[in-house]
Amino acid sequence: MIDKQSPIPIYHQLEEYIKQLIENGKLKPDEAIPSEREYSEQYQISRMTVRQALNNLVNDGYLYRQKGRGTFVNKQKVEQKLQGLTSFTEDMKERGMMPSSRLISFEIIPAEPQLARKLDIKENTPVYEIKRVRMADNLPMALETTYLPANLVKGLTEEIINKSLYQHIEEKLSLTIREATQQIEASIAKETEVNHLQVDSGSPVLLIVRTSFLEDGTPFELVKSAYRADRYKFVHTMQRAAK
Amino acid sequence: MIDKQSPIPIYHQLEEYIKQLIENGKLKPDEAIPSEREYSEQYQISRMTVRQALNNLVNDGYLYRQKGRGTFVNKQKVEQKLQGLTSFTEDMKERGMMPSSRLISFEIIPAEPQLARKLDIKENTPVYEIKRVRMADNLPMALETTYLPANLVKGLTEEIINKSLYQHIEEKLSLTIREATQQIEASIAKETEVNHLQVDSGSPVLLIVRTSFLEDGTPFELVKSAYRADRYKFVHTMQRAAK
DNA sequence: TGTGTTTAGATGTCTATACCAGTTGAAATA
DNA sequence: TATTTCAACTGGTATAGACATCTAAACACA
Repeated sequence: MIDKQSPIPIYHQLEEYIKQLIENGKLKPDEAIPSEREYSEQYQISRMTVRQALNNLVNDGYLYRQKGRGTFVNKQKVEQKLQGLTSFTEDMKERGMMPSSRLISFEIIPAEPQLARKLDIKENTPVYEIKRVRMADNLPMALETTYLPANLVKGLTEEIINKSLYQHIEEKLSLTIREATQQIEASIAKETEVNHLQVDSGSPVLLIVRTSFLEDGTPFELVKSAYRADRYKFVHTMQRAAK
Repeated sequence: MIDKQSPIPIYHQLEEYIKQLIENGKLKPDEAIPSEREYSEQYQISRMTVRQALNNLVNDGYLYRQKGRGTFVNKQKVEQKLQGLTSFTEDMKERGMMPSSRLISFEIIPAEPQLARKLDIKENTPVYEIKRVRMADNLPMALETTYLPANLVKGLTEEIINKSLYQHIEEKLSLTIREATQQIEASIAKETEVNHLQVDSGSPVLLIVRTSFLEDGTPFELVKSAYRADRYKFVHTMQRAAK
């Protein structure tokens, strides 16, 4: 279980070991794990090393401590950090619905000043503009416009868009999106939205503007969406850094 | 600077001291701070104690380390990670506005089934219900209702609420909120919202429902807010987990 | 000039020990 | 029987020292 000769730090080995037990369900929520001194004796490692492993797991939200009582397994899972960073497709699948799209327009346009600023490119640099109605279980859910700098994503075709834009980006172009900023606001559906989303005029919509960045911080895409408020709730989980 | 006789742990004193230097701008981004051994010798404390302080600051995002080189000050991003997890007060200050509140009602009520489920308590368990109009620069911004299990937060008074509920919770009751889930949706202002927020009927509002959890995963509070869509944008940054 | 090599100093890992401060349950006491 | 006391746990804080690993600059050599 613990290999002292391994180049992998002992605390990290213990960390992974306990993490596995939790993820396998062998350690259940609110169950106490062995005490620091027990780990220390069982594996013949110092208590401070055990503490280093446990501290990391506490920071990651796997465990919580209670002075005088012990260390316990936490309930929630750590995942879901990318909620909202995923594509519409993944988002809908997650919600158990069948996603689909209807392409409204697809063209290359010169970037307007505001767009150029957000994508950190020069004015009038060519960008792809993709307008789609996004549907879930064949019901209109959102009206979405995506802007991609043409130099970053060459040779985009209607076919690729209809298949899976994200898959193309990640697998074929091997680009990884690392970070995204979202702005969320409420509004009343405008005329195009009323038409494409098939809602009454005066209906509320949730506007989401997302800017994604690559590993090196380059802005990669800007997506503006208008969601039908009666069908869509945006959910996300945040963790506070440990004190 | 460091008082060994103080009941406050040394590592925590050092932590606060360095944090201050960063927030005052006396330590600038990407600047190296003194080495662990320097701190250790200067204040006559052990290196491990220094490391405990620095590790906490690294976890909180104030510092970053480079093996073989040193420990450096991070760019001020810490706030952003808790965006949406912070209180209305902090949120507005962050946006450069002056927050204030007007208490509408404050009472203890028995938890209804739905609320009881969300706070993971039994039906009819007493909970505090606090209704407030939240203002920024003296303009109504949101209508907010907070529910707190009475057994977790004993002895709440109007005075405490008007001063700083969060400060009371964190400092006096020494409870730490570790995680929160938010649901965000768009809607049209209802009558009470129209009245309290001073908007026209038919105006869009952003509804945010937040559930906060303590370190051990216990649900701690439920906050329902209706924000004026014309004044409030919800912004958040997400990072994708490394693959 | 350019390329290895040494070296000082940084963080990273780990040990062994000590005492403090909550928690709990069993033993001693009223 | 009911209560109090206390010992044996728990995690929290702190020390001192050892060796590993990495970085960057100084140095030596071809």
